[in-house]
Amino acid sequence: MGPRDVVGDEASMASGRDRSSRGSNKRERILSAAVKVFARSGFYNAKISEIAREAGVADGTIYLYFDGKDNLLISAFEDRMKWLIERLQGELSKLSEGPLGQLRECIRLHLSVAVEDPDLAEFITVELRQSSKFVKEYDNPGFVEYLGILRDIFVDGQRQGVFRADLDPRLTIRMLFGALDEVMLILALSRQKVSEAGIDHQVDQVEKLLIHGLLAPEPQDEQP
Amino acid sequence: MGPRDVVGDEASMASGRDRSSRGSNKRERILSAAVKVFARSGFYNAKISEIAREAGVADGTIYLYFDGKDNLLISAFEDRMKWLIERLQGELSKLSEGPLGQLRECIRLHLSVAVEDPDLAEFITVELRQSSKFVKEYDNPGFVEYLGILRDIFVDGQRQGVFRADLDPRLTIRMLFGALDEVMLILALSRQKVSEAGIDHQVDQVEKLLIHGLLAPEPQDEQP
DNA sequence: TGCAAAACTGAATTGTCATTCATTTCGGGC
DNA sequence: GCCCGAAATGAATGACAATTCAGTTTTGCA
Repeated sequence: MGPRDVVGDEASMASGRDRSSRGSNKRERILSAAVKVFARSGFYNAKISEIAREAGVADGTIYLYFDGKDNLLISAFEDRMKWLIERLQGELSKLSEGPLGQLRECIRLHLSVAVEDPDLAEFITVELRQSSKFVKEYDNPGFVEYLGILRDIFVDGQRQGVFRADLDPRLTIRMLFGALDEVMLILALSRQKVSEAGIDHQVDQVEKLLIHGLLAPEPQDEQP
Repeated sequence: MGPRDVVGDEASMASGRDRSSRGSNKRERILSAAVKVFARSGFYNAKISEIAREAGVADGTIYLYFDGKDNLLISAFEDRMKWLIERLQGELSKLSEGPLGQLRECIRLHLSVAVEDPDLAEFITVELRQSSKFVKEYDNPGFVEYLGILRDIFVDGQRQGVFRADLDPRLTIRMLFGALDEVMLILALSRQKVSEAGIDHQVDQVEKLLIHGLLAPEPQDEQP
């Protein structure tokens, strides 16, 4: 085990603040630092030396684990998306409800990231749009997979007649994601301690809008 | 020739200095070039010299009109938002319909930007998220005003009982914007010639989702 | 304990632009 | 035609930060 040996066995030194660098959890330490610094400064203003300091390693060490700044960004993004996807799938699997309940769970999980880990939320939200790195030249498998999960739930719901059949799944999912992403950004930026109650409110609002729509429920007859 | 119609053939005058453009439209030429280049490369990868070439001026000239690269970005953004807001208000003013119709118009206009001027759409969408420049340190008056217009329409609709009263205007508008923004990005990036028919479809889909929600209409009685 | 290899370090190197400013060109008043 | 201030130019400057690598420390092993 060592630098560049790919695939670390994280989890060993869980959360202990071990001063010695021996734990060989360096890769993960660097990734964490990168998420934090990229979130704070944005990709282009983030300095490798700052990430190094945050991770408690020398500048050069980062290059033993990653190919360069670009590669570090992509690695961090993919790593975190992988974690998010696994968590989402875990939650979904212990859910007996239909598509509607699953969609609700997606909304809840997505937003809860903003509260549990604002750095991560901000990182995902902001870096995803850095066109040159993400939207254009780079495929973004993690992001595509995440959208795929949402898409499958929606299509499933359409088959079961729960969701409107006249909505294009691709477009619908992007709108859904766009709305979620925006709310997540707001939550993450206003780093007030949003309690669980607080987030319940946001989840509720998102559900109301996306599932039931903007229109007021008709009460039989019209009102002026 | 309005700002919107720029068809720069100035690229061809590399050696022969054409001063016939004395008309002092340099400022606008630079802004157009900036939008184009920022959209193509993103703020940090855009080179001043590239913007200068695109505008048909020397590098130094840009500094006669703008305070620096940052200021150029902000000027371009504000200028275009101003244009967008004026156009939106113009369209809304010649509309006799209520809040629902107004909201529809907002959706239509927002998305049509992606078709009419993909550079502008991409510029707005991508640069808006460049955290350090926009989301954090800079107030972004144009963007705030744009959201304000949407908000007013929504609140108005709530008062009239057209829109759900249990939705928080601020959050709702952000979700609406997030969804629109995402669709605009998709349209702008896939620069296929999306005909007017094409965009009608997208507008229709956005309306269906945001106004009526995801749920399939109850079998009993409901109208489209 | 001693030794070779692996891991790590951080100062020096290097390339990249944003910005400046000495020089040139312009336009119009005489 | 000639002159002057304003406008424009673009090569030179300088700052900055990613990356490298020669030297140092640690590790694993006999």
